[in-house]
Amino acid sequence: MSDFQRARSPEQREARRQAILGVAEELLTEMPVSEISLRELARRVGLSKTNVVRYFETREAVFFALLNRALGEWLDGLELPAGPPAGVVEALARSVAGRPLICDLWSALGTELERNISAEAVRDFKLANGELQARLATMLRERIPELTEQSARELVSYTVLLIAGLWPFANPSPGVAEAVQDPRLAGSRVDFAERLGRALVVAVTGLLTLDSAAQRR
Amino acid sequence: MSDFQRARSPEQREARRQAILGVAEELLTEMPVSEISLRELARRVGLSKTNVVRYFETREAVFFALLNRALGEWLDGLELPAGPPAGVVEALARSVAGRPLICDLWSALGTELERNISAEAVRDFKLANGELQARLATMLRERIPELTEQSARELVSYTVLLIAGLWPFANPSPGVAEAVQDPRLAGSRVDFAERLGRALVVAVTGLLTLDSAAQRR
DNA sequence: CTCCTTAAGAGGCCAGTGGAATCTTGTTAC
DNA sequence: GTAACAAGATTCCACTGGCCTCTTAAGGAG
Repeated sequence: MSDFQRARSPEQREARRQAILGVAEELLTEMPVSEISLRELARRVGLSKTNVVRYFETREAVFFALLNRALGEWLDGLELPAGPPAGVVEALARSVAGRPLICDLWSALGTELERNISAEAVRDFKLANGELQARLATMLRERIPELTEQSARELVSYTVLLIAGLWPFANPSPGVAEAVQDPRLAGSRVDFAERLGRALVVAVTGLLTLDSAAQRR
Repeated sequence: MSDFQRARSPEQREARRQAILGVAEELLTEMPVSEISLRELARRVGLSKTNVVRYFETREAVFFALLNRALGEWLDGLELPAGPPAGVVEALARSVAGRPLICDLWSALGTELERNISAEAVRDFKLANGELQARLATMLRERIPELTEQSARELVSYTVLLIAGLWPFANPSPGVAEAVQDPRLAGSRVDFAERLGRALVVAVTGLLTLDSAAQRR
């Protein structure tokens, strides 16, 4: 643990918060978010449950904070290649697929996380998230100038939706993974990066086609 | 309840199963699947928990069975209009949006339901589900003959993915709904049928564009 | 250096969960 | 009428998130 027993100063409190987020991140590499209990999280941090809740109002709030942190870091390091639109969005898909933490948390957002949390916390998260999505839309328009601003935002929202829909099936629970071994279910086995890339190519193609059709009219 | 106290014959057992599914369906109109506990379900059926588990191996298995039943019924009654591809997929979106049960369960599939269930049950479900998706793909090709078989299947899978990704945000928990009242979050308020329809138009446009480009080559 | 305040920490408790094990008793076949 | 069987209820278990209560480390005042 740390060199202090009790966090009194704001810096020490922030250190505790970051320690909790760090452990949560570690646990997420071992199990899906739904299986991480407050008890286990607290045990690994070396605190009691009560004190984890002191720093984050609920279990869910921990994962919200973690997602925002991870998203920011990802976008900071994201570099999209120049080239045809398909190549750009495929690179985007590969990049986000390399961040399982983001995919896992994003797919759990609507169904698991956005319960049991105060309206204020949701508002803060969504505002920050909206800004991050806007950043991504801007980056996409730099590489795909034909995209209208509206279409770029739409493309970002499809990216999020597709991650949320696709990720759980690409990372099935053990029982499901066993079932999918059945040869008749070969089509259910999913390569996440590839499928996401393909879907985004379809989306960007559709958006560009619709945009240019609207322009001709 | 029924006119018998104990279900002895296969017919009576089937009647119990259907009664359980019926109550589950009723409960789903009142609350999301994540909030329906085995206790409450059993109480409303008029059985003890143990006996619900007798008929469905786990809580999750109830919802699996319900989804398959609802999907079959929906497809039986589904009529897609003739006309341009956009109109066809928009009709599809409106139709499925009119079945909140399907949307709710489909969006819970990967994250909540496909845990805690035997490999056999998953296999059965996925096989039946695959057939239902194939049926839908066939119906789409009848109305959009330009679609290749492969693209029709892809379009169906996008439909499922988009439902799963979009539905939770269109049906937020009370706390989230309150947060989204904030004027800065106006973009987060989602009209499900409309957004799904738009996304499917983008998808089908993209698929058709890519198909015809491949054909020209 | 001592004392006093304060809030970070721990522990126990509570109502809830899914479901296995065990016990009771309708129902039916003989 | 009775015995066997399985449909039902009861009880219990390990677990969850998190609130309430109590202890005590830490730091400032004198």
